[in-house]
Formats: sequence, structure tokens, C-alpha cells
Amino acid sequence: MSLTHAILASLDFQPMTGYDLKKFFDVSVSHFWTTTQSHIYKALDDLEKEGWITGELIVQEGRPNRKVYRLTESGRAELRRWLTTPLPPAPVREAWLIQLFFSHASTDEEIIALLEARGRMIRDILETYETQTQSAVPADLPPGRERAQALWRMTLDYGIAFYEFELEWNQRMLERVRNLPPQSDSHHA
Amino acid sequence: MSLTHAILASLDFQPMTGYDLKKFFDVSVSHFWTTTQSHIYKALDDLEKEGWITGELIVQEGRPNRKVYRLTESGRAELRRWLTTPLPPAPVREAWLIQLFFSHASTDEEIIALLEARGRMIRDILETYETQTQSAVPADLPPGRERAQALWRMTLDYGIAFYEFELEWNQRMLERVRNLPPQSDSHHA
DNA sequence: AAATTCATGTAATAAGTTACATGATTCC
DNA sequence: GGAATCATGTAACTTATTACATGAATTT
Repeated sequence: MSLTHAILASLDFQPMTGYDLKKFFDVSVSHFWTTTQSHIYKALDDLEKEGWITGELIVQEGRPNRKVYRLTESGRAELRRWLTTPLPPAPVREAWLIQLFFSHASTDEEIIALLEARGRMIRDILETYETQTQSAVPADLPPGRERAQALWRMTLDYGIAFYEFELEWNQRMLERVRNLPPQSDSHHA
Repeated sequence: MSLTHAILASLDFQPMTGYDLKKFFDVSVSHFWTTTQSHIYKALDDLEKEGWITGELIVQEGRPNRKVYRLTESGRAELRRWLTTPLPPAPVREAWLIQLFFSHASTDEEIIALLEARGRMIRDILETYETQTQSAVPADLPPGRERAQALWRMTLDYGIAFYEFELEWNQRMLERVRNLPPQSDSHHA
């Protein structure tokens, strides 16, 4: 699982609570990996049982107590192992290709409408993505963080490159739909 | 959910059992959508409760009985509605970008090794993908299926285009890693 | 003789989302 | 005065995977 390792990696930056982690994920990896509060607290439990992190209760007045987690030695080792072990590429899983695959009974116009709607949505995402990217990576990172910053940019660029690819493919398919063989009358029994 | 609608669309082709559906998915949409037996049987139950399909028990001798499902009128309507409703693009969810994002403590060589391993794996997938594509789409589809066949090809091409994109991006990132800012000694507390 | 196909399903577990609950404090 | 922040969690549900069970018939 990746969430657990994202947590390990984050805690290696600095000790944090579940609440801190959620905020950190939201401003850092949320472009390619989203998660929820509940899931984070569950993962923290699992990680502690595994012995990779330890939690320390910080009692507070006026506001809820905090439970600050930090890496253990075995947690740091596990993180290092995971960070240098190539993950197998995740299989393509695109629900909307199911629509395309089964559209033989739709008219050309309906398929074109589907593709165009998708094109518009991807263009929207790209636009917000590109404006966000400017502000997302803090320009004034503390010294010694340039390396992390450069990697951060690389992951942001993946998102842009991916949606640009999607847009190109969308364009190409629009042309192909115009040369689609016609529907057969005999299709439906 | 998409599995249920993939089932609806398949049953519109012809009535089938859960077993048939699994085989059909394996040779058709498995390039971009995989599923399991158990999940299919569960989805069939749900679809029947929803009133979109009806099952008919076919008693057999010598081998297990079959439960053949077919679309109802409301099922056909739901299928049509779904097929013409644009799905919102799924957010990017790439576990391995987590690795890249948190690799600031790794050496350049380690990051390069990660990228190169990934490049090799993608190249492998592309190779098998391209040979499979030749044989996957039956060339001698019954007349009137040319339209379905053309759509099939489009979805197969998506897979190829996607992995080619991944490979390109991989290449570009390898160049960028060679210009990464160095690690800071002060990183670890 | 052993493996595979046919065909159903259950059980267990993992991964992930949504909604709810609490209660003081601080910001608008 | 109302909303948002801080900070924990539980509960219910959905989605998906893995493993197991059955038992005749067919293929290797």
C-alpha cells in the first residue's frame, strides 16, 4: 500500500499528527494521490502496530490533545527499502473507455458529443492545473530544500504532461470517429 | 460504478451468465478494466435487485446449472442514459509518483535506477501489448460488427498511446535527474 | 492419473469514501 | 453571532482482491 509509505516519508521530514499529515498531503501530493482523514488515522494505527512509528500524546489546554508520530529505526529502514524498490506500473483503469468500447449502438453524433465533453473537461483541468502550479511550489523554500523542490516540480509536471496527452488522444479520436463504419440495423435481436 | 454498466452493455450484446461475462471481459475490456468473478456475481445480484436485469435458471445435466441474465426494459434505458452521459475524468492516482516525490534523500544514482527500472517495465508492457493487439481483435467479425470492431481498436490504441507517453516522460525525467540540486547534509535532524 | 473447464457462490480481507460526533477557540 | 480551525476518532458503506469450496466432464 502506498498511503502507509507516504506517511513514513512525510514523518521522515518531521514528526506530525494525523491532522498535520492530512494538511501536508493536501498541499503536496494531492495532485496525484488523494486521501482522507479517516484513512490516515487507520494507517497510523497500522503503522504503529507494525512498529514503524511511535506516537506520543501531547496534552493541550483549550484545544484537543495531539498525538505526534515519529519514525522508529525499523520504520526508517522500511522507508529506505521502499523508496529504492521499483513499483510495477499500475494497469490502465479508465472507466470512460468502457463507454467508448460499448458505443457501437450510439450514433456518430453521440460519440462525438461524448469526446467533446471530455475534451472540455480536460482543458478545464489543465487550466486550473497550470495556474495552481505557479503558486503550489513555494519559491522561498529553506536552503537545502532545493532538491525536494525540484522533485516536487517533476511530479507536478507529470500531471500537466498527462492531461496534455489525454487531450491529444482525444483530438485524434475525434477524427477517427468521423470515419467510423455505420451502425448495422441487424444489431438488435 | 462502471462494472455494473459494463455488465449491462455486455448483456445488450447477448444474454450471458456470470461465468460468460468473466470470459468476455477477459478477452475484450481487460486492457483497461480488470475485474474478478466474485465481483461480477455480486454486481449481478445488485443489478437484479435494481430491476435492470432478470436471471433465468437453466438446469443442466452433468454440469453445473447456468443462470442466464438478460436486460429488462429499464435496464436498456439505464444503459442508454449512461452511454451518453460524459464521465468526469478520474483524478490522476500514481503511487510511484509518491516515490519520486519523496526521493530527496536518495542519491541521483538511486533515482536514476528507479526511473530506468520503470522504463524497462513499460517497454515490456508495450511489447506484449503490441503483439497482442494484432491477435486480439478478431479480423473475421460477423458482418455488421465493423463498427464495434473499430471502437475496440480505439480502446486498444489508447493503451499503446498511454504507455508511449509514459516512456517519453520517463526519458525526459531521466535527463532532468542529471541536473538535480545536490542533497543537503543538514536534511536529517 | 492429473489438470483444466464448467459454473456457481461464500468468506475474509484490503482499500477507500462519506458522514457523524465532540468541544473549545479563533477569525470574520 | 456564525463559520472556520484544531484534533481526535467511530461507523457505515463501497469497491476490489484473494482464497476457498463443490463436483461432474473433458482434455492432456
